[in-house]
Amino acid sequence: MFSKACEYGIRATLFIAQESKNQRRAGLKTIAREINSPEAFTAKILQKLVQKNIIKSAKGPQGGFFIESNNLKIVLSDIVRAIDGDSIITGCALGLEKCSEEHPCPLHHDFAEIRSHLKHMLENTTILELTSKIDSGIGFLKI
Amino acid sequence: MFSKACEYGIRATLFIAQESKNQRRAGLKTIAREINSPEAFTAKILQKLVQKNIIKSAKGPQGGFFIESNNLKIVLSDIVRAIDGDSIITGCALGLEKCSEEHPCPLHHDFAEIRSHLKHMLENTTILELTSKIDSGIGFLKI
DNA sequence: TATAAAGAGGACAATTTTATCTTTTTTATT
DNA sequence: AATAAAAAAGATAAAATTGTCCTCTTTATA
Repeated sequence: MFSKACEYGIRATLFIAQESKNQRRAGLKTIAREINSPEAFTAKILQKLVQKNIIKSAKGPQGGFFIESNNLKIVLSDIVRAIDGDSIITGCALGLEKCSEEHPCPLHHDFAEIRSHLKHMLENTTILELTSKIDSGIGFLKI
Repeated sequence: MFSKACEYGIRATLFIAQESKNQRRAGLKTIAREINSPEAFTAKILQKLVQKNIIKSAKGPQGGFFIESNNLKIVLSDIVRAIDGDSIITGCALGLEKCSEEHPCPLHHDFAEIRSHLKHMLENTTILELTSKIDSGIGFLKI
């Protein structure tokens, strides 16, 4: 479904959001440990999320990654789009380049439904919601 | 969503099914041309589908790939499972190894819905249905 | 102001996926 | 029986993804 990079990216963002809610910055080491991801690879992904303005970073001692409170309303699709692009939402299930309403693959209509369901979910699920699931113990970020 | 191999596999199977409905065998060259896929790679995929008893093959002159009429009721999930395994249906959206009802990732419940929708579709869409879309000109296999 | 702690960036390496090429096996047809 | 057409099988290659390592830059703090 999502690439590994995207999976790590979402998990990392959720962890960072959680810390940010408590006015803490999250360092790379901690993040990788807490979401159980490869450290150096995670660094690359976080770099990209910073470039795309999903998260912020601070260098130097006491630095780390964080999310400004007015950005906690970002939704899953923001992260997915930043890392995987939007092929998951717009791409043809059978890989046709020009699949459309006018020139559909045989799966087009069946898939349109599922994709629109997925799209709706990704665009309406905020990371804030998700972190509160973690807070209340009904959602985990590792293992 | 699906791997390239799976996309080609579904498209190839649909083309073969179409030909089989007309009592024709489909050769590799024709298949690759008609679904616009790389020939040698497609051969590997067809090989796997033969091994998994999704399609049949015949060697020698007049040989090719075909589907026996009692097998035209196979569904999309048969093909997907044969090529991609069932990670798309059972795997965790965030890549957690032990994501479950008891130990869910924060996306688990939102995704369960989408996955069950997808599963239902894949398990209830026969290739016969899909080929009839192609026959009636409301579904294409290339470009 | 020196130091050390952090992220940024670039180069490289491993793995997986996608793709090709060559040889072998099977089999219909002559 | 010989031939040629076709798939099967194995080896190899290219590309993409995943992952690591090393150096550079920034910055808080002693």
